[in-house]
Amino acid sequence: MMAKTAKTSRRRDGAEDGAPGAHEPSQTATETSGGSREALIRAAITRFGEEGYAAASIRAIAADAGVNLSLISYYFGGKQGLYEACARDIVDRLSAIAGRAILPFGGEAAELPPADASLGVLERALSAMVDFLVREEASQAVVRFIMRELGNPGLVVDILYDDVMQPVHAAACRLWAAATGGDADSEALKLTVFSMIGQVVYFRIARPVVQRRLGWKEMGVGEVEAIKAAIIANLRAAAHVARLENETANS
Amino acid sequence: MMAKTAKTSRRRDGAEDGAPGAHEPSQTATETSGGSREALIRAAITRFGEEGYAAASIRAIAADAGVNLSLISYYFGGKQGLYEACARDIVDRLSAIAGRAILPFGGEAAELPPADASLGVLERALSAMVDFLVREEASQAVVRFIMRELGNPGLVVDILYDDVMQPVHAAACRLWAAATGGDADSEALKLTVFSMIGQVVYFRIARPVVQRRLGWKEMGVGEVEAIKAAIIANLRAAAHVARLENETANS
DNA sequence: GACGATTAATCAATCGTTTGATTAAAGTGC
DNA sequence: GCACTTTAATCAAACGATTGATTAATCGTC
Repeated sequence: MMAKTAKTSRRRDGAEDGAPGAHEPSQTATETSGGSREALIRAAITRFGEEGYAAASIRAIAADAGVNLSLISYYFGGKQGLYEACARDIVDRLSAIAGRAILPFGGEAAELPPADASLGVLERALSAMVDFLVREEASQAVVRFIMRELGNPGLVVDILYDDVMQPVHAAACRLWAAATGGDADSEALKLTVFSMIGQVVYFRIARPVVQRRLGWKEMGVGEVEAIKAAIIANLRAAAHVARLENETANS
Repeated sequence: MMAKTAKTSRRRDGAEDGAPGAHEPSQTATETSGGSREALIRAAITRFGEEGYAAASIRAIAADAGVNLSLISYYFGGKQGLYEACARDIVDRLSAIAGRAILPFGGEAAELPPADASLGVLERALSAMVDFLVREEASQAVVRFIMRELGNPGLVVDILYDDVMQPVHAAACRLWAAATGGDADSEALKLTVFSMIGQVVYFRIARPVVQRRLGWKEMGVGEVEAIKAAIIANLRAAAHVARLENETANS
């Protein structure tokens, strides 16, 4: 999917690039209209996330949104444009979440907290990630949307990386360095931080497997807390060992 | 996808269930034929894995396999049947790999090695997982095939769980328990083992992100070794802490 | 009445499936 | 051993359904 863009490139108006041929109605206030644009994006994220790009039909999306089929071409120039609008919407929302979750504490300009407090910030960040990824049912479509994109590297992954993943991971590395006395730019430290994030992501992907293995009929508060406990225990163990190693190395 | 089976169920021969309407030619030796069946499955795993069920067209699969379109209906009863045959093939292969990789050491009937040796077995198993998932290019389609299935729980996930995931995870839990002195059936231990596996899986999923963040142009031997080192360090740290906790608790 | 928003109707292309014919090999009766 | 039937394997062609896209007309509002 997303292989070729504008296969025939026949447009009725000489629109410039960006959103080719898409009528962008009153970019300031979409209050006037019935919100068809937003309804389409919301329905499309769900459909694209659950079924994938090819399997999701624009007829089903339009039906879910309660609008006419042609409005997809009208607002987004076609299925491809709608998909890209969904990606932009997701990136914006995730970027906003990250901007107020971890960047204030470990961001580029942020003043790093003392060692023990840094570990606390990381623990709370991981905990919030588990809540969002594993618990919240609404995140499922978004997560699967992103997961699929990661498999097809392209413009969406580029933006997602630059606006969300890179800043968040860099902030987590700085916090980890502050907590363990390591070098935030070292390869080993970056990989360790990736490992910690990876544990959380895995519990979303393999959720059905985990539930079956643990005999969990649902993923309620208690179950999510158990997952958090396991992940945070690993975080503390790894940080503890890393701190010991850095102390002996610096003496 | 995979919603309804045999929507109309009109068949020319009164075939029983299982592979509905599919002619299973001489189950003993397919040597006689040109191997069209196997070629189709091989091509289909790649297409289904890379593009997903809906996006992969049976015309493209048949072209890749170098056989006629109709042979899909002939051998598998249709696209759905071909997909299920792919799933069965993947499960069989993975089951065979697991059967000789970890089950001999931590399986139900296996005699568990002593504590320190158990940790070594786990380390080698994780290392092998990284080699297969992260390094080997051929595993990409298989991994994505499974990942997609996990999102659509169904018969395939059931078989995959019973034949591969459950036995492997249970064996890893027994080895972990032997290494740390914990209870192999406890909820916390199971989650910890899942976390360790999750790290490996994540490095496959987020591979493009990891490569970009680390500035890696390729995923060669050196890069994979760095990933292994990070994961095994986490394994040892978690095991070390767990062992300490179990020792103090049993005194 | 001008214009943005929305609609029904229609288009060509592609989808998975089915059909009928063809080939080659394996039986089968005499 | 030869003529005939049967069966498995393969193919090209076509079918109906669905897809994304487009057109022209209609609605609603300022």
